[in-house]
Amino acid sequence: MKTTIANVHKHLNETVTIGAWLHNKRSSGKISFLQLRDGSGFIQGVVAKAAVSEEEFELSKEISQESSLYVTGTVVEDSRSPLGYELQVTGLELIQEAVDYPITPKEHGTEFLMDHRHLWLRSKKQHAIMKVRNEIIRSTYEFFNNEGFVKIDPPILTGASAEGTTELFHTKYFDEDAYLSQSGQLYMEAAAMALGRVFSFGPTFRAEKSKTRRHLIEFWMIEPEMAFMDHEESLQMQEEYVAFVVQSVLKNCQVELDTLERDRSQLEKITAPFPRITYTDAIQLLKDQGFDDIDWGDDFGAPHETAIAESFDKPVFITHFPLHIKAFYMKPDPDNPDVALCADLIAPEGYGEIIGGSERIDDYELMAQRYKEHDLEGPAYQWYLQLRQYGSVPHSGFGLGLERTVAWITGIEHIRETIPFPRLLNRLYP
RNA sequence: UCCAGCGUAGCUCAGAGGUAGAGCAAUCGGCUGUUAACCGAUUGGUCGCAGGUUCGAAUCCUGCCGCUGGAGCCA
Repeated sequence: MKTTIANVHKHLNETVTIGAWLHNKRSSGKISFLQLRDGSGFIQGVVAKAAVSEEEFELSKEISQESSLYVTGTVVEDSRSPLGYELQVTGLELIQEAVDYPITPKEHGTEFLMDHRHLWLRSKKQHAIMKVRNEIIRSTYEFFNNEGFVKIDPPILTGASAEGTTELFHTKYFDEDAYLSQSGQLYMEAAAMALGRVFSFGPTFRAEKSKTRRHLIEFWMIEPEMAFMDHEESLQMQEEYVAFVVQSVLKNCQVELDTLERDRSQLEKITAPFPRITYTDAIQLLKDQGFDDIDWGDDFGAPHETAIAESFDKPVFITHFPLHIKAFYMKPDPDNPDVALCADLIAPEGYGEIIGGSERIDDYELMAQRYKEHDLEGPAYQWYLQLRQYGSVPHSGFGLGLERTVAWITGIEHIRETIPFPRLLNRLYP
């Protein structure tokens, strides 16, 4: 019967057929070892000359990397296999012979692999990263569903920017100007006033000329927005959410974490609550560590963020940033109007900011004043101002960058491997 | 945009004024427990592009193009 590699454990000592690609092979005169993959996992097929026809044994020795085939064999336990099982092959049927597959089992450079991203995804490490990414997405939906959130999809084509701080991709919308969304947040605030607790999951676009291991031009964000929630309650939701995702990956992606050689003890520590430090204390911490290139009122650079993160072994919230370096919609702290009720969550091990969030301004007069200060007047934002006019309530929200989170949890060096087809400063192919 | 480094075989790299090299891949052969298998043989080149210096340039110089790492910007 036909099955998948992920399900062979249900067919111990039975004969099964698997549709697969040849990942690699080793052969000697009378026995061949086929490393097979079918998308669900990897398994070794052992072809003994005596167990198959002469034609099939010849095929097992000659078959090329990434050729597709149907493999029939008996599932047996084997302690030498990472999966715990291997296939004693009794039949081989070639579907298509792959000629000169470019990605060999040896080393390759970054540019070459990126040019062959459509094929690179087949390799073991990339396969593992995509499985972890999927588990992060799956557990995100599980967490927010459990907390009574409704998934809401904000538009990708917008008439104006949410924050005005970043470079947008411009396009034509018939006779009007339009921009690709850099954040769904303003729309999510409208949705929260309709449905209470909402979250979005979708792509965002930033035309920044950033060229670092932490930046993508197109990246995916998870943006929850919660009515009747203040800043402190939002922080609790954030730490519980992130801890839930990490623990879900630990539980459901053990083979993948092993493939990625991820140090699990680093992830096992990730439980709520997370440490918090105010912006003002973080500046002092940096000065105590010898940084003399930053003063109160400056935003953090990458080395600053990393230094703060390394002072903790869990993700750390940096709270209460100066109002003027943050977005116009953030609510000032009633106890100190120079700072905002906001927080960035910095991942450990130098992976940088993974969440930015705040309580939002709910007072109509103050929001109207911010509009003037930030020169945001005009029809594009009228609807957003109206949210403060008709039953305004305290509310908070945050945005989590999926790819940075995947990079942190998988422990990989560069964000370009966390998304199937990365859009980078100089890359739109494949 | 700025700083630094790199462009040589399909891939990863060595060669630093004097005959273009290795490992892997590919092709042929050998091997019954391999784990990036191993062993033997064969094939494979516009040395990124353009100009210059020199008897002679992959090698030195200039410009351009491309890539990588970092900074800034940003999440």
